[in-house]
Parts: sequence; C-alpha cells; structure tokens
Amino acid sequence: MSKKPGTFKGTRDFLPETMVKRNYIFDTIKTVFRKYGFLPIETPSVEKRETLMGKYGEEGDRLIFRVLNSGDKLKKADQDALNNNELPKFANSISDQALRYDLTVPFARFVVQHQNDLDFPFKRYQIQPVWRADRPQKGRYREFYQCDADVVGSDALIYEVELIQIFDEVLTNLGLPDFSIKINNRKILSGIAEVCGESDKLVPITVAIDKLDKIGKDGVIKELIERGVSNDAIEKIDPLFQLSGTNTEKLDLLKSYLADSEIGLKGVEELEWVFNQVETLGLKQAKLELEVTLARGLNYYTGAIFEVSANNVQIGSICGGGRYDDLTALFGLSGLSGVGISFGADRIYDVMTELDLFPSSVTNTTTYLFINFGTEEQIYSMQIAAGLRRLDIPCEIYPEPKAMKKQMKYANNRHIPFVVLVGSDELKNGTVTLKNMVTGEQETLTKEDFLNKHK
RNA sequence: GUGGUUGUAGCUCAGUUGGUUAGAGCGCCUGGUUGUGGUUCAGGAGGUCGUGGGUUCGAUUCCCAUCUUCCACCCCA
Repeated sequence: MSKKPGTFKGTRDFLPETMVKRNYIFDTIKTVFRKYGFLPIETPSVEKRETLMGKYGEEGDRLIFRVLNSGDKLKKADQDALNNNELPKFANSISDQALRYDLTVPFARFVVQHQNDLDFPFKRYQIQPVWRADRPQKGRYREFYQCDADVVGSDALIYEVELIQIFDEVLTNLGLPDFSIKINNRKILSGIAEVCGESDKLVPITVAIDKLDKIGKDGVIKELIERGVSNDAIEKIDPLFQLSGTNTEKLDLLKSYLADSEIGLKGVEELEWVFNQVETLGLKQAKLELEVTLARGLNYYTGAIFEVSANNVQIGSICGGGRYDDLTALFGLSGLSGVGISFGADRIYDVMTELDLFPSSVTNTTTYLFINFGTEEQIYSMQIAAGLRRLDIPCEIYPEPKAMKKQMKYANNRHIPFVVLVGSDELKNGTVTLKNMVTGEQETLTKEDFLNKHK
C-alpha cells in the first residue's frame, strides 16, 4: 500500500470491465448522432491560452488547467507580478497554453479557422475528454468526457427539436427509465429582467433564480438582494416562483407577464413552436418540461437552454446544452448562430451503475473459451477458433493445458458464457463439447454443426 | 478558491485509552476432485496501519505538514 503509485487527484484509470460499459455508452451516443447527420471531428487537448480564457466567466477561468511553458519561455516569468501577489498575471506570464475546459469553445475556434472547408449548416459531433481544476466530488471529476453535438450556421428552430429528440433517443436506448429534459430560453430571462427594469442585472438575476429548487424562494430573494437587485424588481419577479401547471399553461402566463417585452415574447414564441413540434412527433421516454428558473451558468447562451436530469438519482445534471448566437464572433466570424448539446458520459455511467442498467451482454466480450487439454487438442481447437473468427465470433483458447479447474475459473471470472471442451474423445470423433456456463448444460456436436450454428 | 471529512490486507471494514506476534468477511493461492467453474470442506499467502517530519524510553495510535477520498459552499457534466 505504502509505495503504491496513484493517479492525479480527480482522475481515474478505467479497467476493462468499466471500459466496455463506457464504450457501450459512447457507441449508443455516436449511433444516434450519426442518424441525425452529425459528422465527427477532434481538436487538440491543449489550446492557446487566449482561445480559452475569458469565455466562461470569471469562475470558469479559474477552473482552467494551465500548461506551464517550457525551456527559455519560462524566463518570461513576471516576477514583479509574483511579488505583488498578482497571481493570475504571474500565471499568464509563464503559461501560454491550457487544457480545454469544454468542447464548445474549441469548436467555435475550429469553425472560424476552417470556415472555407466546411459546409454550413455544419453539424459535428465530438467525444473527447475535458479538464477542470475543480475540487472533485461524487460525479465530479477533473478529467471527464463530453459527448457534444452542435450545429453552426443556422438559427432554424428545427435543430432545437432534433436535439431534444436526440436526448430522448440516446437515454431511452441506454435504458434510463425516468428522466426530464428541462428547457428554457435566455430571451425569456432577458424579458424578465426587462419587465423588472433591471436589464443590466440579467446575469445576477439568472444565477440567483437558477438556484430555486436548491435554496428555495427565500434563498433566491436573499441572493437577489445581495446582488443589488431592487425591491421593486424582486416583487415583479415574485409571480414566477409560483409558475406551475402544464407547459402550455406556463407559456400562456408568460405571454401576459412579458407583454411589454419584445425579446421576452420572442422567446415565448420560439419555445411554443418547439413544444408544438415535439408534441406532434412524440417522445419515447423523456418528459419535456418548461422551467423558467433554468438559467445555466455559461454566459454564451442566447436562446434555448437545455438541461437533462435523471429522476430518482442524487447527481447533478447529466446533459446540457443551448443556443449561442455569436460564439464564433469572439474569434472574428460573426453572424453564425449555433446550437448544441452535451452528454456527460461519466455521470451517465454513474447513474446507470446505480440503477443497474447495463445489460449483461455488454460484459460478454468473448463468447467461447476453448479449454486446453494438450498439444494436439490445442491445434484442433485453433482450427475451429479460426472458423469462428471468420464468422466474427469472438473466442479465445487457453494457452496452456493447466488444471481444468483453473481454466473454468478463468472463463467464469471473465464472464465468458460458453466453454468449448476438446479432449481426446472429441479429437478422435471430430466433435466438440459445448458447456453453457450459466446453466451448466452440456452438449456434444460435430465441429461442422458447431460452426454452422453461427452462419 | 472557502470550510469540513477520510486513509489499517486486493476489496469492505473492526481494533489499539501510546507498550512484546494488528483482526474479520469477501477475494486470491493450494488440496479433497489427474475431463468440469459458480456450491462445500481443509489448509495457506498477503499489512514498516496513506506519506514525510515532530513529541516520547517507545507512535499505527498524540502533534504538524503533505497527498488522497468524500461532503457543503462556489461553480458545473
């Protein structure tokens, strides 16, 4: 124990048993992404510092892992800044690059950089790890995977509808029994701030009301006061806390509440259209809920915002997303609207583990193990195994004629569902004996019949 | 970034009010069973009690630091 090596705080190794389950999640997500016409890309783990910094708000910047300069570049260290305790400035002087914090901002950079090689609207999916210098907790890691699908170059609401369908389809295919897609629109939040006469306090207002389900109405009001929102405005926000009923009822209420706000009404209209289309098309499992208090922290969202949570599991949201009207403008290309979603694969894994949702077939990586009885039997087994592999059946041969107990145990621990016994009798008769490791049943059949079973 | 918490065998955890050889269950290995795993029985291996320093005749136990775990806040997937 004492001298055992370990991984860096908040990061993990994945053993084969875990990896096959993770791959099952990734594969399910990819399959659905492709079905909706998204194309794969990858971007580097490390980006220039200026690409990332300032895109996620002050809080986000703090959580970006910086990468130290090397060699002579270290001599640029701003020692005055260090002596004056200006740590961020000092950090900038010795670090010109950083690990990516999410996949969306690097994607915006990617779009601007390769704009002449892309067909718009450009739909891409990307499954890669991201890093955050956060304090780890359960369901919260320093290195984790995001599975993003984004469309850039169209403000058509059809994409909001399709992204909701993707959430629904992926999570249904993974077998999640109960989950909610919460949706809101930043324009509605802007409208609320406008109606309250506090347009300049949009961010503090959204951050505060986002916490309604966590700290309750009184907590939100307290926070609004702390953030300098006037009492008049708080009174005007108050009715929103009582907003209840069906999505249609909520929309109707919002229409009258936001009657004086052009942008607010635009948001309501957009949401209404999305709801209508989703209703017509139908969802498999998801509950789609309008949640006026949903705000999400990332500042770059401007239209629809999404968040998905698994019900009956104590973990944060498992997916997120939204529309950002001008993210590429930060890199010099304006007029491109984008909308995208992200699956938090690590949290989905945790939820599926807690609810025991992985089908047992996922861990059956090898179908047959050939028991090794000796040299001649092994050669005979290798021929049959080659036949199976030509039929794409995964199988393996135990490498040495060790005690059968040991070989059986190996099959058992590896969750291999069938064992093939080829001893001297089988060799002589041109047969194999098949043992089902779950039921314990055995049957003997000719090797031709065995192979033909799989055609 | 703030406050707290955790660390003893591969895993889950007892225990030591500071004192000769630190325990259990599960797992692992060997054998009962030289063509049968998952059940059962018998035996066995495995720990400088997270790491570094301090106090002490003596520290796994007390103190400090550090790393790690988990939790609340912040924020978020």
